[in-house]
Amino acid sequence: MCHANTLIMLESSLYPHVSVDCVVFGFTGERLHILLISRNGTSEDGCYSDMKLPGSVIYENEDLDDAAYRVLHELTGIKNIYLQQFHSFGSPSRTQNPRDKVWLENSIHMKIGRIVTVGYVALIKIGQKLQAFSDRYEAHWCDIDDIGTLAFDHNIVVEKALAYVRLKLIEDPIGLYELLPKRFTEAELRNLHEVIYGEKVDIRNFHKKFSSLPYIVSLEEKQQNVAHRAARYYRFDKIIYNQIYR
Amino acid sequence: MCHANTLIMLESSLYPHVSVDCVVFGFTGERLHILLISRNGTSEDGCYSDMKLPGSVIYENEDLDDAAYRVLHELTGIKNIYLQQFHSFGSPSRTQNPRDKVWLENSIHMKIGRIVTVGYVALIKIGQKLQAFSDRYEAHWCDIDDIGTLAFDHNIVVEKALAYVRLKLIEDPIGLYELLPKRFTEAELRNLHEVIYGEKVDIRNFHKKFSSLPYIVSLEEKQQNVAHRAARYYRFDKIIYNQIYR
DNA sequence: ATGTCTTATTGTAGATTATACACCATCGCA
DNA sequence: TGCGATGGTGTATAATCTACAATAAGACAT
Repeated sequence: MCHANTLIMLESSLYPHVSVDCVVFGFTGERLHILLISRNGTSEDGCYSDMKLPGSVIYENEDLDDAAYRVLHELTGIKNIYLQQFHSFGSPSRTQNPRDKVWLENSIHMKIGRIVTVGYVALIKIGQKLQAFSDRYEAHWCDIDDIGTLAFDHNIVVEKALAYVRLKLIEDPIGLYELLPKRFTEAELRNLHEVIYGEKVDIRNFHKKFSSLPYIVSLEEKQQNVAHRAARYYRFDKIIYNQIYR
Repeated sequence: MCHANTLIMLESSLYPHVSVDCVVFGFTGERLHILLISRNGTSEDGCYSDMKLPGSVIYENEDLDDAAYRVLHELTGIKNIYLQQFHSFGSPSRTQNPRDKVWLENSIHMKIGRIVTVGYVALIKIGQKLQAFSDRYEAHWCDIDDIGTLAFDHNIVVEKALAYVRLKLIEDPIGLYELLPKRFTEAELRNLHEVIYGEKVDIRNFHKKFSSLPYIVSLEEKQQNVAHRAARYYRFDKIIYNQIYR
């Protein structure tokens, strides 16, 4: 076999690998959450446990978008959501942390020099059952303000995703409604605006705009068992929305 | 050597290659232009000559941004501009056109299965001397409405770049001023708006906003040798702009 | 010199949208 | 029954957007 293995090693570190990473945002009605995979391993400094974005290398004959949907499904069980590509990350140093290098070699079974990753973002109603496919890949919803230091450059990826969402919602606010459950209160939507844009909005001015939107329809139901006046529920009407804006 | 070459071939088509492509927009005062490289080659159906975006595969240890600057400089001589990443393209079919496959093998000297490319966009004052580095890589400014069918999926890349520019200019119009020469008339800026957004703007309403911008300063000079009343020149004052918006 | 052609330059009125701001209602619970 | 917490609502002012047309300046042809 004459060094065939050595050759393969050389090759696989010479050419960049391409991966996709998914930043999936969810919303509880109060706080913004993000879907992370817990990662356990050992490195020079002993055992560790930390978090990473759901992501993986793409297949040989797979489109980037397809890879993102596949990976998200494989790692979390999530299907039927819109993923949007927002940025690619290719710094040679992004896979140079020793902990990350060891983890990559163990999980991809290959020596890897660098990985260019393509970032995808989704807004999703929180609370879908998350399917855990193995003990190593366990998906969790984490409060965005409490994610600590993630694997690779994933903190940067998350920041960039948030910036993209803010910009993108200017041209089409429909993404916001993906972040809410079927029925929601006005305050929940107001909270969502505040966590995404990072600033308080005026309650009465918000109400004025909210109540003028024809595609927000009011339901009969109200909150129950709350220690204050119960708020009315609303729903987002996609049909009316599409009639107006598509 | 026992099939070592075969192995290399397998490897290089197994792992995706990563390239960058640059969409560089320029503006004459009337029409939007884009920087393209002419490509000559032969394929099954004889000689051909067509155009492609300036782009190339990245080096082993090169950041994506660095690669974009390097490639643009190598192919066109352009330096010192802002390039912004806007989207990545990775469809397996994007490198399957026979003409493109042959061209790739000749220019990269390697059999390549697929290339994931990262798109960069820049707005640049037109008219900088373009440096031609070889007979095969000759850079030209082409009218955006007259670029025909480009190599690979580059027509799609250009479309996406334009959409990105439109969106991006909402949050920061400074990019627009990169597209204009040092001194420009109000009509030139108005034309630029019209070609970028693809619709007529009201002359007087535009003037009202234009003349209220503190960072647009009027010069004494006027147009010369025009067959009508000469228009006044203005310039963009970066210092005033930064004082207000940074 | 005069007229014609082409583009430059400028304002106003009305509609729409954004902002600032405070009080009463309702419900659970002690 | 009263307190604590959140829900729900209007008005006045400022700022911005929209629609719209007549005169000015220079080049050129006669």
